[in-house]
Amino acid sequence: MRYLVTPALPYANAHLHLGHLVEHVQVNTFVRALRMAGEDVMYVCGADSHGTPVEIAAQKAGLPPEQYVKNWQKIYEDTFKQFSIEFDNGFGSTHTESNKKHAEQIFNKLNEAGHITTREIDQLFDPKANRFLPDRLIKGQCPKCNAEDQYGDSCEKCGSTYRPTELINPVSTLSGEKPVLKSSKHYFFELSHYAEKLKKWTQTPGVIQHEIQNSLQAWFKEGLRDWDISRDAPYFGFLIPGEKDKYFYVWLDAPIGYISLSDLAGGLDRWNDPDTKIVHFIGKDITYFHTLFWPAMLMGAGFTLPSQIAIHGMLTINGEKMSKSRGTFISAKRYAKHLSPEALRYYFACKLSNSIEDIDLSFEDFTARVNADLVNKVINLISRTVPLLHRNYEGKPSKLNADIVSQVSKLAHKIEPLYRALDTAQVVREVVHIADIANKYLQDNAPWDKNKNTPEQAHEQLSTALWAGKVCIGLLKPIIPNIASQAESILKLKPLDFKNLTNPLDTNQALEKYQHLFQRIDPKKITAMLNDTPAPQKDNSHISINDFVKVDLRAAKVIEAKDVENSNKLISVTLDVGPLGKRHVFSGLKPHIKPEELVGKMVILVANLAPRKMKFGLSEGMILASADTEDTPSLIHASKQAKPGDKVT
RNA sequence: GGCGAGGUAGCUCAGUCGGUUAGAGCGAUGGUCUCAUAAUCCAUAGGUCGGGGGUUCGAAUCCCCCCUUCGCCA
Repeated sequence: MRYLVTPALPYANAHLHLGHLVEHVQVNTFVRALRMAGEDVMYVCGADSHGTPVEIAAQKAGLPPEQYVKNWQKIYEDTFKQFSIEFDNGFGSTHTESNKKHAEQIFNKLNEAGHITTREIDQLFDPKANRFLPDRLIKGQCPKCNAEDQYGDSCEKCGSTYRPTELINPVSTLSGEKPVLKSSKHYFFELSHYAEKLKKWTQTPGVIQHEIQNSLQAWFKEGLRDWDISRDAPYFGFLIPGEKDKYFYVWLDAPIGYISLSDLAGGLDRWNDPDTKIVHFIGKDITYFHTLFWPAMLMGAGFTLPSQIAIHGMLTINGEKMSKSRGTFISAKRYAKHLSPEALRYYFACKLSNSIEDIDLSFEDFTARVNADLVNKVINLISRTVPLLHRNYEGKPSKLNADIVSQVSKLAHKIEPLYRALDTAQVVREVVHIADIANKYLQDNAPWDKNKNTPEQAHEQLSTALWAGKVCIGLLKPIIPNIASQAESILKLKPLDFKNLTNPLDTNQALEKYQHLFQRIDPKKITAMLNDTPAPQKDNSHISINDFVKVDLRAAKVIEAKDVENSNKLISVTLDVGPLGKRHVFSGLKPHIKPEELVGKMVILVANLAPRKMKFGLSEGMILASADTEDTPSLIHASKQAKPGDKVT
């Protein structure tokens, strides 16, 4: 059995963030585990490079789109490397000749078989920018609740969905012009032709998770609609064969990237081989594309269908949805600047299983899991035995305790199937359990106690515990490859795999001197990372009076102010806001003012700022200060005549 | 609004085709060891299993309603 494994292709217009890494850690761990089990695995990924957002972002950046996406491709490749993630044939792109060729071939096949139709449709068009507008580039009033400033597809206020043509007073966000309706020929893929086949395929056991099967039922029930696969120029993508100004919709050629990337890596044959398992990993947000459109395209073009679509949940941070506007958006680069990539791999592995449930990165839990389990238990087995072996036994291990070896080996054999089933949460639990057994064994026997043991007994005890540590590290190797390779060199081992990892230690060879395999996570570094946010981009264009009055500024009196421990910026402040009651906020004034000096002061509060959950608690507003740089805030006082709760206008 | 998934100790989670006093790890508290990155090991405390109603001899587990979180609605 051979494998072809892919993560989803990240869209080339922004930095990778921790949410991307959840998926990539899951896939990379899976691939490493399969390879440790001796499987033949091809592993490809690249940038999803086409579409309107890329085209417009490139324009803004003043670059040709080809160059713009190349830049991202390089950044992504470097970022992934920091997390020990490398793909066969490097990190690619969907903007390649190969992908163009495959996209055209697949399109032609579908077309020849009568699955493609064309018809005229009306769409909103920006006459000034001279282009059709995707939903997200149109704003206007919600047709249901009349909320202002809503996107063309759905309303953030009332949650209703609609067509962009239903918006009241629509405006193009590109030019500010009022869009007009314009008709144009579009290509459609008649998905309904594949309804029965898709239904059968999605219900094949093991292909997709049970929960997703349920929600797909609704789609089938409603009937599958045609899929609009063309976009009019200007567009960054591939021209449709026989057209001069119509392009493939980015979602058509993006998954075809899976094929072209494997082709470029020398693995095209894996798409036509019943003995290859194709496994796609995706987030649940793009389920539709991967469970309906994509397999239908493959069916039409005669390729092997995926054996499995492994769908994972979304990442939340400290219980909150990640979002740029709320500041909980942490890029992979920023994380790696402050904290260990290996620690994140370990933590995500702790939380991931073959489930579509969202996973939460709680920094408190993150610190606890990494320090308490990985360092204090697993790595501890190496660090508490190697130095003693050097001190008393010339660094050479002895024979092992048969009882422990059999206990541990039995548990160790459970691990490989758990990796195959994507249940790394269970892997970690089992491995930590092995470490518990070995630590207890050492503690009970106390090989350092000369009254309790003969030198031979102590030697065996130390060697057995070290061996168990080696087994643990070996079992975790797909998750923490760098720690594992350091351990391999200290113990002078050949690369560990699932077959050799329970082998006894070489009793004739002295170990290297022990050196720390990993540093504990210092909570201060987490704080430093969280504070290391780039100043929000100030937009210097004019705002309207309507924008300004949205900000509810109030005079407020400081009732209480306290230092926040472990923070070099924050003061915890309780305010009296008159009719609005009491408010609690964290304010970054520490470098400027002492908490006791704040008490009694009248300050200006942004009262309707969305409450923000911080590491230290909930902050319900913002106190205004002026500053020339971020580090020297100066408090703005309300006048003495002001009463708490007074509006600032 | 419709559909889907979730809400179990301070934290992260396991457990449910209904069945004895609901489990684990972390954290907390007390103790212990001293080989180890103040790590290990032992003990103790801690839950009306989101709320309400129902079915049942018996419900965290089944049914209904509600609250709440997340996702999808092409």
